[in-house]
Amino acid sequence: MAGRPREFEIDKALDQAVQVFWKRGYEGASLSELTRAMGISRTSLYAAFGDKEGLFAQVAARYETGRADYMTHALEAQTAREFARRLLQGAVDLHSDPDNPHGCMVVQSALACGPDSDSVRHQLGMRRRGGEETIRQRFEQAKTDADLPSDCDPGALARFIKAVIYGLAVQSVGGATREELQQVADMAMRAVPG
Amino acid sequence: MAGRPREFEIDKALDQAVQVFWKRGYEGASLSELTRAMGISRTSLYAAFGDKEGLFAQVAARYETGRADYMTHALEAQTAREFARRLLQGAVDLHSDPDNPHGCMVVQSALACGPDSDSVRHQLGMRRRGGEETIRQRFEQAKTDADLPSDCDPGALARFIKAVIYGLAVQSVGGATREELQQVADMAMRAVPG
DNA sequence: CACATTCTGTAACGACCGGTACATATTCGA
DNA sequence: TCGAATATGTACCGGTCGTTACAGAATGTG
Repeated sequence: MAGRPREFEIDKALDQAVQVFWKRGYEGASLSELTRAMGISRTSLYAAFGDKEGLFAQVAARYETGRADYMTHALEAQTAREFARRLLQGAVDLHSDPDNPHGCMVVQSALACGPDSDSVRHQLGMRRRGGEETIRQRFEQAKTDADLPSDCDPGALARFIKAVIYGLAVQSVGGATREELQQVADMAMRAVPG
Repeated sequence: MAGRPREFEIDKALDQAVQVFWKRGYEGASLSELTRAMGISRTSLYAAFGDKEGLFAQVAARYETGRADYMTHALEAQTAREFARRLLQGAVDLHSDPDNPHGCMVVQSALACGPDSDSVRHQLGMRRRGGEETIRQRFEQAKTDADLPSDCDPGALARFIKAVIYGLAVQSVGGATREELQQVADMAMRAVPG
């Protein structure tokens, strides 16, 4: 049983929603701004995505597998050091692309604001931990391959990389230039063994 | 000409307001939660502090010179490396103190949310640049003192330290333990010459 | 005492928030 | 062709936001 066909494309609408959540964070993105950017009515949004939280879940998934996916390319690196370099460079490139809003959508949404968005923060916390674990495992493997020294703590190194990436996001929001972000990434690489 | 005396202490009220803005960020902190925490009525708040933005300006000043002042102690260090270590350690301690909310009040408020808080973001941007400049000048001096190698870029090093501090704040909000934050700070020190 | 001045509490303002009834339009299967 | 099913547009819900009129209470000065 099929009814009236949808008059917009889900993925195009999600892409527009990504831009809004990226700029505003979860709570800062209002339904009015979202519907305006997506080109659909409130009712269509709720019919297609459930509610604001459901929409954000799909937006977050698209964000991570789309513009903000620097993990895939990094995992193809041969060495741990090159892996780390690609992660940091990916963050620098992400925040330097003039087509993207400043900052990181996940960071913006996880930090702000009220107690309504506890579930969203929790949801993003899961994604964050997953990302850190992927990085840690890559460094763990490098250790068994003797690609990293035996006294190196893969978990600490992974968290350090992530911390720098978060720092890049914050500085990007503050208006840092590409050169400044690049300097931070280069400095961070001095702490990576190899 | 003096009228009816104020029935609360400005500084005590500001301290309570710091806690709320720290937890919620600028936009996430509602007047209702602020007045409840400060123990005063809406009218008294507006009479004493102007409006929400004026209150936040005074709160931000008190935040930087109060709990979040790790700069003063750091500047007393003898070497550039010890200076950097104290900055990072100050951030770790700040985010590990169980009396403080998680994260950094400035970061929380600068990232969120809507277009209403552009002026607050701008105000915080000024403070942030000021802090980075103080760090850079200390490293610059260390360079002339031959305390840092001549090929070291003080601005890049300052921005790197700040980036890591921002990263610590983000990870603190995400629920990182003191040990995890300490590991990040220790890793970052490997990138500091000396 | 009266008066200006300042602070306090009550109660409300318009604007926006996320979310939703409701009727209408458009498709498919029977 | 007729209903079941899905999408759409209008118009609205209760709630919260930051902000403010307004009147009363407490001070100093004359």
